[in-house]
Amino acid sequence: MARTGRPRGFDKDQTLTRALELFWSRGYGATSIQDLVDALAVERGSLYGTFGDKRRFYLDAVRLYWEVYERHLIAALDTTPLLPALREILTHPARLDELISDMGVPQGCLVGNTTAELVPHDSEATEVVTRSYRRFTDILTDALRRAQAAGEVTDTARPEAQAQLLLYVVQGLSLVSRAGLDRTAALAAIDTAIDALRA
Amino acid sequence: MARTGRPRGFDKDQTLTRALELFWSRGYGATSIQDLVDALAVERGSLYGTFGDKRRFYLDAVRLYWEVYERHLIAALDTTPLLPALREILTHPARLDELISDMGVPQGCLVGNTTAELVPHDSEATEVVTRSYRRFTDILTDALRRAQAAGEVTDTARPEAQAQLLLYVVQGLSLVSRAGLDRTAALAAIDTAIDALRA
DNA sequence: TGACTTCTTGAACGCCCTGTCAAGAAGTTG
DNA sequence: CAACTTCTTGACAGGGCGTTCAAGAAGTCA
Repeated sequence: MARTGRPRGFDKDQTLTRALELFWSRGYGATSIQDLVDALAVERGSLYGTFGDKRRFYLDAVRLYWEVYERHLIAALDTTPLLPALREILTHPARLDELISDMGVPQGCLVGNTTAELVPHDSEATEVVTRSYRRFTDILTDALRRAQAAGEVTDTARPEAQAQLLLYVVQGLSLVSRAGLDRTAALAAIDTAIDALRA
Repeated sequence: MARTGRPRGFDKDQTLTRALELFWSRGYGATSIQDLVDALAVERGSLYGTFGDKRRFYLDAVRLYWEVYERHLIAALDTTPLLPALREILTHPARLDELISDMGVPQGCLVGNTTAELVPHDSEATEVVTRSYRRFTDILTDALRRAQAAGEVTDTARPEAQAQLLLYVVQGLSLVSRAGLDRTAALAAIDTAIDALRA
């Protein structure tokens, strides 16, 4: 059953990606529909017809953000040894180079930003955020468990606890980075965290 | 020169504190002046006359939040040994029991929330946030340096790096807590962080 | 070609938001 | 008591917001 009717005049995925960039840099509340219309070169009606209302649009962008991030996370962790990969993950908070080209100032993590702005009073946002955090710790727990078994990572703590701590570090780093990044201090802190994991 | 004219019909500090609670739970954008009027039982004109516009009101609340937090931080760290105090600080993110009575769900750290919502596009907010982070790391660096000298904390990393990492952990924990706190997992992560500091 | 479906356009709607202001109330000072 | 100052009240203005909608444009299908 082929689709009939006038075809869409813009690329849906690409538009969502650009909206994501805008939401990422300005946040949900500070990004108006008019801002999106101007930046995306798509009229209001088309945006509403394609993406629904603003909240749904935003949450779709967050979900896309997390999907891309998770893909990179899994790919990065699928290496041995683990610690250099972990350092890479911590060093580039929310690195989405493929998706977001030519990003300037660090914007933090969109999931973390959503947590601060929409959680807990928006239940759907809370669900998206909670699931993302859970996925992060699950993925890291697996990787840390393997690395502990291989003798690379210390087993003085359970991998679950190490993963949870790494979630805090990544989110804290992403957040604080928004206020201006002192790269030297940040790198020293990251290396301290990584060294603490070494067996 | 005594003040003349009709005296204010409400307590300024107390009103700012209650506004702080509201801003803390709902964020800047989602808290309207009308919300404040309803919750504070102070009319719009009086709020504007006393606190200036909404942004100034909010930033004053953030400054108050930080002042109270910093006082508690310094008091908590002025003990030996340091690590139990650090655990206390991490365990109760943004503990302001004196100021905020009967708080329910964790709201995160107001400075962190401000970072996500107003930084970097609001320069005054950026300044407040940056100064707060700087104060935090300075205070912790001093404490860690003393504890290293006393042989309590490991000197395998510089105290500046340890302090920066603790800032990330506190902010990450505060943020993630907004989305629902698993106390067991959080405590395990905190203990992992504290153990890593032990000499 | 003509019927049908979908997308585009941009004007318009209604709401709520921040911020203002004039009139009255409640104090202090001489 | 009279003059003065400050605070309170609540209506009001102006703007921007999210959202809708009718008319037209651009395709597909028979």
